[in-house]
Parts: sequence; structure tokens; C-alpha cells
Amino acid sequence: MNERPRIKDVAKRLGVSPATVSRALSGSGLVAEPTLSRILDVARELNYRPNVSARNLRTQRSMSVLMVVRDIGNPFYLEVMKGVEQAAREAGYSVLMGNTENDPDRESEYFDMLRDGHADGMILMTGKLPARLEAEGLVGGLPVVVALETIEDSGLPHVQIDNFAAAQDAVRHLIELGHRRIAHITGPLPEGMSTLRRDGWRAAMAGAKLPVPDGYEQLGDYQLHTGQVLCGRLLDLPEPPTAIFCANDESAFGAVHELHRRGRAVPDDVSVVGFDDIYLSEAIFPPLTTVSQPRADIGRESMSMLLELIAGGKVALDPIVMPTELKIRGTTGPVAKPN
Amino acid sequence: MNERPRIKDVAKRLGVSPATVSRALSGSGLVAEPTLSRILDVARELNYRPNVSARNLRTQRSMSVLMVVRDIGNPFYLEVMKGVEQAAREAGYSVLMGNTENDPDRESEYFDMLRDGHADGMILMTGKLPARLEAEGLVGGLPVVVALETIEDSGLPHVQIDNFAAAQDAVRHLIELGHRRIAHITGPLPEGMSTLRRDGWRAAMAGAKLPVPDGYEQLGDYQLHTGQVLCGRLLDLPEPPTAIFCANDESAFGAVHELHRRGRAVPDDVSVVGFDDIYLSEAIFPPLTTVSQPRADIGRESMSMLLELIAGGKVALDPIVMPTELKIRGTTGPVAKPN
DNA sequence: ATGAAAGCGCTAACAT
DNA sequence: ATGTTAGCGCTTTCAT
Repeated sequence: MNERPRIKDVAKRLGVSPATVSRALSGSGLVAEPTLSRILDVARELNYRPNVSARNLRTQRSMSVLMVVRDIGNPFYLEVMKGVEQAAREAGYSVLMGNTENDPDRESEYFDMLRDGHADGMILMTGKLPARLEAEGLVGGLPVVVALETIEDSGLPHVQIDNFAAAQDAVRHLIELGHRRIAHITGPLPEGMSTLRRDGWRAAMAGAKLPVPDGYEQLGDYQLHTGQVLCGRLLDLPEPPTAIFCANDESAFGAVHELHRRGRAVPDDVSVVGFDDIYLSEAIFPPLTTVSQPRADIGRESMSMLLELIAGGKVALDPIVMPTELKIRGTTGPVAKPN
Repeated sequence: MNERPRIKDVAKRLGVSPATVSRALSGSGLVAEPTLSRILDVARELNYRPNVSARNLRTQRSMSVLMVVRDIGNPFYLEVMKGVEQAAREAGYSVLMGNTENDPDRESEYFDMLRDGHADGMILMTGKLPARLEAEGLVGGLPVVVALETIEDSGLPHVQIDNFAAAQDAVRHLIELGHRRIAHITGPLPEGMSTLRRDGWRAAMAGAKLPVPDGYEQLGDYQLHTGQVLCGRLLDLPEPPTAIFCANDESAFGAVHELHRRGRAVPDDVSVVGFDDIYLSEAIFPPLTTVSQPRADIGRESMSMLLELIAGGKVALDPIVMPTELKIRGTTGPVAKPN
């Protein structure tokens, strides 16, 4: 088991100083030509790689960032991660994935990783701050970017979409198709994103002077199975809806599933709209009409803001709002003729 | 912007030496009681966290492992990651995600991270080694565990499933339902996993003395859209199959989609079986019959082997084979009466 | 039970 | 253009 070479091994081989090797390898442009390429050659030959712990200790930075999500099992984040990773790589950074599972301990653990030098910055997608930090007001100024979610009064930069407007648009699409009985399966309320989507639905209904009968707002939790159950409940209503707007795609999948199960045609009997345009939304049958977020762009944008922050730059505190697009696919259609 | 506290700050506050603080915080049991709790108190009060770069440099380990996959956008890996992460956390390790996108440069980059102290070990799920390393035979002995895939003659420990037997079982299930015309949409051949699944199908067919007409083996690539196209091709055959075994769930989704599109009933006209039991397999309509892998278990098992390796322990080179289960759901049924 | 001192491997300030 | 030197913050001998 041969030892990994150290910088001084490379230096000795050529009779130069470690400093020169360091300069040569860092591309500082301070090393003259005969020496430079000989160093590069030997480094390659020995397969030398600078030890990152030593470098990080010396430079006081880790060249890594943390991307913290609520549930790493949710594929939605993968696309965002791809964008983050791409921007990070271009800047020479690595990305560490953090998974909180909504556990406050883990949430604050990841903040600790900022302090202990594990990472230079963080992209936070959990929608909340550790209570401890928030209480002591020591969040402002940290190299943290909030993405997807909103954290009010945090003093942190945000990258997000306009959940309210996107939901409103989605519901308007249903209204334009002639639907008047439009129900909503919400996300976990009163959580911010869910609330905005719910309010967008309400606004669209109010804007078209459509009534919202009792039971048309079903409290969900973004989960597929819950969507299925709640859809069933909607169908059992005395006046069931002809269209259902779901707070996310998973619950929309559940709704479509329940409709199939009951032999109701989608969209001929009931239209369904989702939100997020996750992986496979296009693949179910019929393909899901849903609000598409520019996930990779959100990731990239978040990362560039974070790099800016890390570099000590000032960053706008007005949220960056990325555009959404309503993907009209197969689960929405004209309202059935009134019975 | 107050500076982060250092170990000597904690030490000074109490008039003890940094060494004592280090010992107290590491739970070495070498610090006596009056001192111990006072150190712990002050550390908490100052919110002190040891700098990881310094610690890693000194201890020569990073307490991180690398989990390298081919495509981070594939949700299949998320469940594996969950298992890896759980086992890692329990041992005090963090998990770094690596994404190669099948790019050889990136593949060897991640190996470099083993040498530069970024990570102490690696769980490799890409099914191949960087050519450079392989050529120089410097892989054996590295703290690397191969999961899901197989790398022949690598001298590395493996955690996997029996793809051949699982495929064979899945096809036998179709045969038991009375199917005789069973086609297969493969993964990317001649890649190892795809080949094993294909061979399992062939073996089941041969075992039942069933013919494999021309065109019944369609070369796919695990992608949804390809599955759709190839399913169409199968249906256009003079003697179309009554059942299709797909090398993975995505292509099965594509196949089901195409069947729907053409108005063919699933499973009444054609049965479909997938492989992997990914996220949402249960959610499509009808729910997909598929081979389920114990993904989280594979992750956990890989991680514990890796920990063993890192600790310098010897590890069996016979592959650890995890059990699979055929989940019989809604896309398979008895063969239709012959026309 | 605690302290003093060394040193992990690197980079950057300062010299030349 | 290159070498010398110091030191990042920690853990771990070794000494007491």
C-alpha cells in the first residue's frame, strides 16, 4: 500500500520548493516555463493531488456548498439539484446533499456544518430556519439562499416561483374549459407554499364569481395516497366537482388513480390539474396537465446567488421569481354537458 | 460579524489547555468531572464546533463517504441513498453524492476524491471503473464497495441482487398465467445488468419450451419513451405478444402508455411486467406488476461493508445477494382466449 | 488528570 | 521567479 504523494515529494523530485509546486499547480501564473511544465509532468506522473483538508484549513474555505431538502426521497429535488450541481461545478464547488426529514435537530445540524467549515454556503429548500438561530437573530448575513420556499423576514435572498399566480392560472384554465364546480386538494396547511396555491385557487374562483361549496377544499399533505382518498371524498359529495385542482402532482396522481378505480373517465367525467410537473407526469395515462417549474434553472440561479454571497457580494433581497408554465396535457378537457 | 470560536477560546475561558478541551469534547473519558461539565457548558454557550478541516487534517480522515451514481436524476437511487445515509449517520459519517452522467472524466474525478482526502470510501453504482485505474491495477484494496451493478475481476466487494433469477421468476409468473407469446424490451446491451435480465427471460422461455419469434427481443435503453416506441413495434408484429417483460419500470411505463394509447386493455389484452419497483410504480393505472429490489437495504448493507473496509477489516469478496420480490399488481392477468 | 509541544499538508506573506 | 517561514485549528504523543 504505497503512500499518497505529498507536495514535498513532488518538490524534492525536482529540487524545487513546495511553494513553487503549489504555485504551479494552482495556475497562479507565477512560475516560469522550464519549471512549470516539469512540475506539471511530475505531478501527473506521481498522480499527486493536494490534500483537501490541508488546503481547506489553510485557505479557510471548503469549496463545497450544502443543498438541504426536506425529503431526499422526493424526485422533485433531483432536477433542482442538477441545476445546482452544474453551476457549482463550473465554479469549482462540490455539492453536499442534506436531508432533514423535517427533523429540527437535523435542520440545525446542517447549519452547524456552515460554522464548522464543512461548507461555505447553503441552499435551503426546507422553508424554515432552526428555531434557535431564528430566536437569536443570527441568520442574516449567513451565506444562505432560500429556494422554492419562502422564509419571511429572514433577511435571506430567495429564488422561487409565484405559486399564487401559477395556481390561479391553472384554475383559470379549468374555468375557460367551462368548469364551474372546481375543487381543490391542498398541501399541508398552513405551510406557506400550500397556502399560496390554495389562495390562488380561491382567487380564481372568486374572480369568476364561482361558488366554493362546502367540502370543495380538502386538506391534503402532498401525498399520493391522501390525494386518492380525498378525491374519493370529493366524488361522494352531493354535488361532486367536475374538475379538481391538486396542490402537487403526487396528489393529482392519486386523484386520477381513484377516478380510474371508480370507472370515471379522465378528463371526460372529471378534469385534473397538478402542480410541479414531476418526473413521470407526462408518462401516466392520460398525461397530467400541470404547472411546470423551471427546476434546473431554479437550482442554477440559487447557486449563482450563493456564489455571489460567498464572494462577499451584496445580493438583492427581493425574491427572484422564476417563470412557470401551465403544461396542458391529457387530464383536462371541456366540462361534460350538465346532466 | 463575530468570529467563530476556536478551541483555544474555549480553553482560555476556563484556564485549561486546548488538549483538555479536545479530550472533553471527544468523549474520551479522560477528563475528570468538575472540569468536564464546565468545558461542555462553555462549549455549548459559545456554540463551539471543532473545525472539520483541522480535525480531518490531523486525524487523516474525513468521516465522509462518496456514493457515486450514473444519473442522479434517476429516483431509483434515492431510496438506495436513504439506506446509505441512514447507516452512515449512525456511524457518524456524511454522504457525498457523486453524479457521473457516464462521463469517464467525472468517474475518475470521484476516485481522485478518495486520494485527496475528500472521502474515506466510496459506494460505486456506475458499473465501471475508470480505465486508467483499471489498467494500472490499483483498484484492489481501495475502500470501495460496488452496489447494484457488477464489476468483474475488480477485486472489490459487491452488494447486489440476482438479476437473472429475478427476471426468470417474473417471466415464469407470466407463463403461469398462461402466456406463451412473451416479448422482452431490454435495457442497454451488452451492459451487465441488462444482459442478466435478458438472459433470465430467455431461460424462462427456454425452460417452458416456448418459442422466441423474431422481433420478440427489442433492444431498449431503460427509457420511458423508448419503451413506448418498442411496445408499438411489438404490437405491429404479425404475431404480437400477449405479454411484455420490460427490463425496468420506466420502459414498462412507456409500454403501458402505448397500450392505452392504442386502446388495448391492460392486462386483458396485454400483460406488462417491469423491474425495479420505482417510485410511482404502484400509482400508475393499473398499478405495475414488477420486481421489487430492497433498495434501502442494499444501501444500508453497502454502507456497512464500506465501514468495515474503512476500518481496515477484511470483507468477503463473494457478492452479497439481496432478495427480490415479484410484486404482482394490476398489469398482469391471465392470457386472453386465443382469437 | 492535565499541560506542553509537535505536526498533519498546505498556501501565502515576506524575503531575495 | 523562486525559496523561507509561519501558521491555519486541531489531536495526540509525551511528560508531569
